[in-house]
Amino acid sequence: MKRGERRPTIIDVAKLAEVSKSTAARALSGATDISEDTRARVVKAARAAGYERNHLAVGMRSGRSGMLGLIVPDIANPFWAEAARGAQDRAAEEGASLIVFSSDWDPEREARHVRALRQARVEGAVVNPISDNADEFSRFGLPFVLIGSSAERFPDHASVGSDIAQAVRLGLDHLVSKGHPAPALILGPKNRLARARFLRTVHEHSVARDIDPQTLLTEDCDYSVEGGYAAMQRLLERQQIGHIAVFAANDLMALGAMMAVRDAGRSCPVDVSILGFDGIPAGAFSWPGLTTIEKPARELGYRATSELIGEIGGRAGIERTYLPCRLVERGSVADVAADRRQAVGVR
Amino acid sequence: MKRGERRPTIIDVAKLAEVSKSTAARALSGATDISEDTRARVVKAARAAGYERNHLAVGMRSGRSGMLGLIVPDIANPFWAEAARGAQDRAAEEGASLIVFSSDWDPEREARHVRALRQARVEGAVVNPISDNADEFSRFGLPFVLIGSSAERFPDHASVGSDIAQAVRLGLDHLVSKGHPAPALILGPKNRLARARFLRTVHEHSVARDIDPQTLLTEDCDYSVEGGYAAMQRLLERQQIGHIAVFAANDLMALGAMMAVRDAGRSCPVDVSILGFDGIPAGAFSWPGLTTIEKPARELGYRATSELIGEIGGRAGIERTYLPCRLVERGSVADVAADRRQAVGVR
DNA sequence: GCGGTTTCCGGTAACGTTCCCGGAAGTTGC
DNA sequence: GCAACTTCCGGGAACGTTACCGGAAACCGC
Repeated sequence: MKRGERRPTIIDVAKLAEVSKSTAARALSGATDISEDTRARVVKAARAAGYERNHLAVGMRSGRSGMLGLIVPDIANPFWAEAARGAQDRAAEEGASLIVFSSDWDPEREARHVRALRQARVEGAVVNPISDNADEFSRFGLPFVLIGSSAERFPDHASVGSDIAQAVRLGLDHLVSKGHPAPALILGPKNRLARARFLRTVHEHSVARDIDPQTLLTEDCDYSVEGGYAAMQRLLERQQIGHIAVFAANDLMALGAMMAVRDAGRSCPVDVSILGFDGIPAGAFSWPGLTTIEKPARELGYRATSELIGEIGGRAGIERTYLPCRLVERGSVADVAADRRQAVGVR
Repeated sequence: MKRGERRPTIIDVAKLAEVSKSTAARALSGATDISEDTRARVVKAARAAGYERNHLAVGMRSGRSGMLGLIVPDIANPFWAEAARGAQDRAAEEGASLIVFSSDWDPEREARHVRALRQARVEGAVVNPISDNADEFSRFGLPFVLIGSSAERFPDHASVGSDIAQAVRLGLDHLVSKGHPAPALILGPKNRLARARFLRTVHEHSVARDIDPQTLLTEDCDYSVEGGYAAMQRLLERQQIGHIAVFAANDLMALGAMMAVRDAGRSCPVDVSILGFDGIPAGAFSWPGLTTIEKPARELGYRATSELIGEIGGRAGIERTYLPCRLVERGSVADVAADRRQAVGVR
């Protein structure tokens, strides 16, 4: 078919097959009320005409557009790209198309994208919400599923996130097993909910092991490499002797911390152990490789979309899912316990 | 608006504003043929009713769906995620929605996605084509722009790629200026077009500097970290003395090579200099940081979408754009020239 | 005050599809 | 051989919007 030529409609197909358009529609949509040879004739005619069903018209008539929406902070961010991939895979299974937007952590852009999705008549959306007020979303008027760590702000909606509590426990257990019972913490910004949950879980875990949470060193920063770098500098300042173990709340800060250690003339993992959180690909290429807790980003996107499809299909009741994370050992955490065992002659 | 409630149409707005639906449509679509106070009344009514234009209906009637398509090999790949972001930004400027698909380097999946885009009645698409035969695309029936390095296969279509020749020159000039006039090359698979162009440009540049291209060591591999690792092992085997300079055809292979050097007990950049090609984020976190040629991924997506929008708008004539790349110096290339200058007492 | 122009608005027909309804055959049961 | 039922198909309406056309005012110049 050339550019600009009129695309064949179901009426063209009907004429070619010498049936009415109702019959043609029945044949093409897999309905039952039709004889086998008529269907074959229509299908053949459709192929001959190069017919392709117009989804806009289908959407208008049936109210089902066959499109889903996805709003993430930044599609160029590896974590969200991976989540988008999961969402895409699930949508493709359903034969749906996915419209993707990046909000850039800007509530105003987010609102624009929500409006665009509504106007495009998507059947639902997976969203990592930026806006603090649920207003824009409660007025969403169509099913949506939250993805990521902001589910608390919208208590009456389905959500899929990673199990932060389990992840923190996993990390602390690993640190303890390597001989670091009381790691320093590099945390995210004070106003983020994820920070509070992270800190709370660390505290709970410490108490369970008879460690006073108040003795843990903490540094706040802003989830960036530069932030982690500065935080680590401050930590090195505060504790100048002995091995330091650090649990960073994301991988970028962990990598920044690693650079700070190196620039200070110290060594990771000899002088400083670093444990990250996220599982971004870059962690595999640092030296030493970054030991980290990996969030199942793709699975997150996949499951959130599954949940969304279920809701669109009319399944009642909202579900809150928290997926488990995985420890990836690479080399940035020293086994001080082993050294100690060797030193005292234990085995 | 609650879930399940009927969405207000332009007719509801018209009733509320006590005008005909034609008038309401005129008021809302910014046409001229309407008085100012009528328009104001309609706009107010629309806001009161919570009206949002149904893009499906608009698309049906006007033939313009307001949607664009994007097909990349893998949205989870950082390079393509970045390109997707550029495309998204340009689309958003136009008020268009972007449907994103991943082809997974699979022609059959690609064909399915193309069909889905056609059925969704996108107005055009940006595609990094996998399929070798132009068939599926020549039958595309709507404007599309190629993105990436496969433009040669479709000589009569608009395309936006990076300027490989300029990039290779940039890299070689850098290596030469640091005292590496004849680097070893780690290349991609033999059947890829990009490989041939890369090699050809290196040869031209060498000849221009009186170097016999045949003397350059080359290793083939498959664009992966593991491939780069193995290729570097072979290079270390082949040349056991002196400083080795390596120009890898992508960053993943370069990072693999760096790991091989370390595992062999040698040092980058002391014993081996490595120059990458792509500019992926992970290169910033390796140790040493990877010096590389950065492709303008986001700009690629942005420009390709611009070109597409132009074509949709009816601009005649196809354009082939090659964007320049940028050298990012980090620390994986040693300045042997400086050492030599010092050694002979020059300054 | 009258023809001509401008301004503004309403009615109607499309766009391509699906759904509902009714009717024409063919089939079955007795 | 007739009623009841099944199978299959066509006609028409509807989804929400915009484009086109025609007409009613209002305005202008003389």
